[in-house]
Amino acid sequence: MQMDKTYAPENFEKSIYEKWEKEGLFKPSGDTSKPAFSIALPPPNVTGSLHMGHAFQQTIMDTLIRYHRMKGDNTLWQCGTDHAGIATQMVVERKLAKEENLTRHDLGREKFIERVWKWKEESGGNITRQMRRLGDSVDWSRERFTMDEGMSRAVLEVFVRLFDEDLIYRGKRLVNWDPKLRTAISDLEVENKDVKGYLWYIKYHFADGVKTSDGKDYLLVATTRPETLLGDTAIAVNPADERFKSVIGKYVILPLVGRRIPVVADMHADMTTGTGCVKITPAHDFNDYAVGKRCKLPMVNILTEDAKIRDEAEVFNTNGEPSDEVSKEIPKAYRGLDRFVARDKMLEDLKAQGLLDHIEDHNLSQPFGDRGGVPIEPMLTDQWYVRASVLGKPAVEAVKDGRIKFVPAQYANMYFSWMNDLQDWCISRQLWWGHRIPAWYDENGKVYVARSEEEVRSKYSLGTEVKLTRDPDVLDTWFSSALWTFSTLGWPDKTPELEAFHPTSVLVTGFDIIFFWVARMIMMTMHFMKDKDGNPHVPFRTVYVTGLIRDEEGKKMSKSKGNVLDPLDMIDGIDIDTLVQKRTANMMQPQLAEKISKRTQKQFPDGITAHGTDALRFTLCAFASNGRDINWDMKRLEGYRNFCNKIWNASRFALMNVGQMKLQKPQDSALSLADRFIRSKMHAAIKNMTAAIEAYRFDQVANILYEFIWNEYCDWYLEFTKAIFKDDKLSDDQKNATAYTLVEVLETTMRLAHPVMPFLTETIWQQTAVMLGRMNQTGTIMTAPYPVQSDFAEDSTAEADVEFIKDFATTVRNLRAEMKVAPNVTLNPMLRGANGDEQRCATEHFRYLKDLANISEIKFVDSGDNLPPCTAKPLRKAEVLIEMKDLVNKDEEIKRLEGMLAKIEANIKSGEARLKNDAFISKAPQNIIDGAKAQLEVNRSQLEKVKAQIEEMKKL
RNA sequence: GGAUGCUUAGCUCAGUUUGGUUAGAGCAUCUGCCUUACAAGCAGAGGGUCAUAAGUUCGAGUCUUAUAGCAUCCACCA
Repeated sequence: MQMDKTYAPENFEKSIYEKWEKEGLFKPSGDTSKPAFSIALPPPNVTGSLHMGHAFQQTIMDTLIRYHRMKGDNTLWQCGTDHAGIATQMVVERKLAKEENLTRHDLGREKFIERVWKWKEESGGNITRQMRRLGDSVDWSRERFTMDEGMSRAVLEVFVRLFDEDLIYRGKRLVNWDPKLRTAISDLEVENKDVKGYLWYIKYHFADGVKTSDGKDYLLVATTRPETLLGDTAIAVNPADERFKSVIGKYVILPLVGRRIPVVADMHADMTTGTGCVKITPAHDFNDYAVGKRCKLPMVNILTEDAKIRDEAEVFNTNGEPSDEVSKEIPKAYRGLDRFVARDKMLEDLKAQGLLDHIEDHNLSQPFGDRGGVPIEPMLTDQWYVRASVLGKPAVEAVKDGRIKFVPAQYANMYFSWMNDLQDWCISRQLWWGHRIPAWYDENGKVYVARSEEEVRSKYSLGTEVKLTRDPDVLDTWFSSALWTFSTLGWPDKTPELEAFHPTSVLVTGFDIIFFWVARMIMMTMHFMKDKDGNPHVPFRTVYVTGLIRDEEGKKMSKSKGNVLDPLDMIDGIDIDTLVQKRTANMMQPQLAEKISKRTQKQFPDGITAHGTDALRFTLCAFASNGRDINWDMKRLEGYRNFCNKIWNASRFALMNVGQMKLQKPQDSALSLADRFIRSKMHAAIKNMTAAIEAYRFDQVANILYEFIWNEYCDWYLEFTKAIFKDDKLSDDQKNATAYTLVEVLETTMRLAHPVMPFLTETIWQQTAVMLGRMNQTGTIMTAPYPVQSDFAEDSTAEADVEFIKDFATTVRNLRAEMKVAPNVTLNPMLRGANGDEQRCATEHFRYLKDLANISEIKFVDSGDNLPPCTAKPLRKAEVLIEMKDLVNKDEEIKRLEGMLAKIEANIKSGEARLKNDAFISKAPQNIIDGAKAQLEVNRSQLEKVKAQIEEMKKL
């Protein structure tokens, strides 16, 4: 068996994955007598590519999946991609504009959708390629896409049923309108940004010669959005405001327009803010809309879909029906102007007419569309809504009573705070790419909802003479993703997969989509999925919430910052030129390219070297603590790549030493101290590992593996075995016992680590399993049993003995380093004042100490013995001495000892103080008191020794 | 305005639920080693008033309160 000298993951990772996939190992076992474990992958955008956040979450999912698969559970990882309505449509539109100088309208709806499908086919493989490279053991045979036939059927079914149950309705309401994308968006897609703006104070003169109580013939109104003045239908004052009581019910003249609008009383007007008078524009402001409803005001829409001033306003009564209550006329000067151009023009005109009283600076937070990036506009439009408040109640209950658990738990609060004030969910989008709404209108505008036009006609008894037109809108992307856990398993059909795998076990996702996705999934699933007793199914029992992965400086990774790291580049490496090119290609703001290029060159002068999938996955696990954001650190990745190399070389050692031997399962009696020690540590590692995975503490998972493999197995156990293998006095049985343990612990460790590091462990396991006769039928670690702690005996005696050996070796090494004795000089240390057990241990296990400390013998001496000049270091209550001869600088030695003395004295002082304290003695638990006493005793005995040593030095 | 989280070594972070001797890890730094598994390594070393203040307690990194700074979410903004 030949292994390369250095860990080279690129040599085996890809081929191993291909083999796994080809052999169908990612599919569920189908054994329904075993517990089921399932995860639905949050579907990434089909045309996108994976970023670090995906890699992070998928590593955690794959770790859980592989763990449960090895445990024998019937395990399914359901994967798929999302059509990502707006995002995908935008990408294709941009491409179209750039390459062919066309808009989607030039192509028409059908042709455009064809183009999107084509783009999906071209780029859709990107994500799945990346997932394969990450080692994700998803069941590819069940891969789904939110717009494929099955998913679309589920969407249709859900929409129609909700409509029939009056949980979906259509209505004219004020929505967040994105003028760039020309579609409605939901509240969640609005991002508020702080911007510097102004408050413009505008005079609205009274009609009919009215005056305020203090004699003014106008009301002064402050506004941040003067252009909406064209749609004003009232001025509101607070009913309790003495300043304006007398003018309530009177009229003012709308500046620039000349329309009469009433002064109304409404609580919305805050006496202490602004001038106390608020202009009311029900069609363009959410608060004003509410005021309009209360005061029965008409609504005047002045904007087009792309936020230009209309040629003629749309006027509705307070119920949203078309109306002639007020004039539709818009002053000629502003017609067709962009909203912000119109603003400037109007301010100019107001100023010219003396109606602009004054201007103040004002910081406001302005709503922007999260995709389009332009300020959104509240607009009065017809949209479809889900009655989220109704669906939300059981969804809140499920988290409250623990049917769904959030990890970390504090995210449940975030969930509650949003759910408790749930607004109806606007689900219609004026896009082309998505699930088209299954609603048809007759010529009178009456709406019919069914699964198809055919079904509409039969359901509502409409003859062929009735002309039906389908609603042009599509559904919010999140509508279909909300059905993900059950629609992917075949709903609305009753499939065996639904039966076996729903509810899913755990959802792993970022906190940023708790509202977008998690909450809506809970609502939809609980409404549609019921068990045989009619109790709602939750979509998943646990939500594991991850933090964001940020760059080294804690900044969010984004294309425009040019700090994005592609997980695949860390796996396979990338040269600097390609990296720069990648970071600066297709920029929305090309002017940033140069800066990004410079920064990238500085940060990665030689590009990024390959680290392999396992190292990346291990790093991601090590970072996964407590759902906090993570600042990415290349050094960590390097460190864990080195760890992979360490494992690699440990197995090389094992193979080189026992490769030729025929291994037999040893009798317990043949096990050496070293064997018993590492087996006991193995026991603990398995125990802790299992607990950590079950608790979703992947950072602990990583640390347990690291600590066990590097600090116990490699640093100590491997060194012990060297002594055993070369000891001629030991029998073949004894050597076999060590060889067997060496390989068995390695083999077990590979299984233990496999969920995190699938490739490296597979490679090494293949070899070790054969040696132990443990190769399973499928010939892969993937289906080997996960280790159980009972396979390895706990042995506290062995651990204690090894602890002493470690301490002894460390003490000698310490002395050696401090005295500057070269490592290749063999020493003859003395052990003074050791108790019987320590003497036994040192004698019995001298073979280990000999090599570890490079010594030829240990002489036991007593404090009364007359010794040559020595240097010494305390070891527990005893001390290790080394004859000084010519190897020491006396003054330095005294200095070292005095330093030690000071430390010990301080410890004694604080220990004594504690034990003198009556309160401590009477109140602290006995074991703490005993511990303190024992420690004090050790310190005192060490103090004596060090003092004596100093005296001795001084005599020289 | 409401809420949450964070502040521990030069850097990145564990440890706080359940208080207990001298607070840990990786990286970085320093010293010595190419010792036949591994220089992507080995053996050692230095480095922390646990953000600040007060309190509870025999005892506080850990519990309470206040303050400061950072971050995030929600709401509002005439």
